[in-house]
Amino acid sequence: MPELPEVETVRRGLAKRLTGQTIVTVRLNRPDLRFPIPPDLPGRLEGRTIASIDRRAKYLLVRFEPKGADAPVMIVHLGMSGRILFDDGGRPPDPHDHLVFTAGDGTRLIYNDVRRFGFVLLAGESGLAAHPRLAGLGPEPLGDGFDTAYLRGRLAGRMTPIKSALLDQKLVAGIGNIYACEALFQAGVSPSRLAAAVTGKQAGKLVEAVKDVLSRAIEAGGSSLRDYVQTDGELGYFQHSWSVYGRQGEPCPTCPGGRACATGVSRIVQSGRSTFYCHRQQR
DNA sequence: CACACAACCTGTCAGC
DNA sequence: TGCTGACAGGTTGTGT
Repeated sequence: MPELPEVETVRRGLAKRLTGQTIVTVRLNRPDLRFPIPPDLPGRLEGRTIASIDRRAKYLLVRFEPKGADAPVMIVHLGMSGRILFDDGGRPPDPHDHLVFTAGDGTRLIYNDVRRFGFVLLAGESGLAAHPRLAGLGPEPLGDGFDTAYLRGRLAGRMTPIKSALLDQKLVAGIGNIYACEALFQAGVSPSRLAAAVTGKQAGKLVEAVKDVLSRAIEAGGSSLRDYVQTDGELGYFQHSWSVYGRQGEPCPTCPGGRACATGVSRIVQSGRSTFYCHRQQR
């Protein structure tokens, strides 16, 4: 599920219910995720009270009381298939429930990840910015640091397709495959255009489209693939707003007459990942 | 340094 | 029904 809008949706659900809660017990069922869960994680978090739950790019950052330079920060990444779920009792055992927290009010919080591309790590507050997973991340796409001048500067000289550049987390952090496709469509920019060949006008449209698509997706509670549900059990519904992603062969939503493109939405593979676009409206 | 691609792991679906 | 191959929201490591 997880690009920036999905992670932000999860963050909001967690923050609402867990801020101020104390972690009573932590059960580590399976540590071998993308990176191993630190064996001392339960011991370091049990008895701690959650101060805040924040987000950086696609990472969740769970902070604890008392705040300070040596306070622990739990870094959570959901990979491709990670979920965070509340269990108020009655959840049947699942082999993919890798980490289970029990809060002071009895709430159980479960980190579930079928493919185990995600990970859960611990850092210290003072070393967070330099942490290997976070250092080098580009600006937040919804922040002021991501503007036309910045994007133009970073695209200059790059001989990779603009689609691949948007997925580069060092350039801008949080865009994934779905929202890269959607933003390029909304901006009218071909995913195959070389980054260096993106005009200033197009860069401006791209910045605007990225911010707009991500903002609308967050408002919709993210996109739900398969049976994915948010922490509160609700389904995100932005997948119904996709213009091109997953719509190979369907008519473009905004081509005049619906079927103006003979082929409809096209699918190509770039850097090993599917790209969906309209060859008529994206140049 | 920049770029393309394989690898990581499990599940699902289409086609035969 | 069972098998095979393609594909899936991401990131990292390797090779050119």
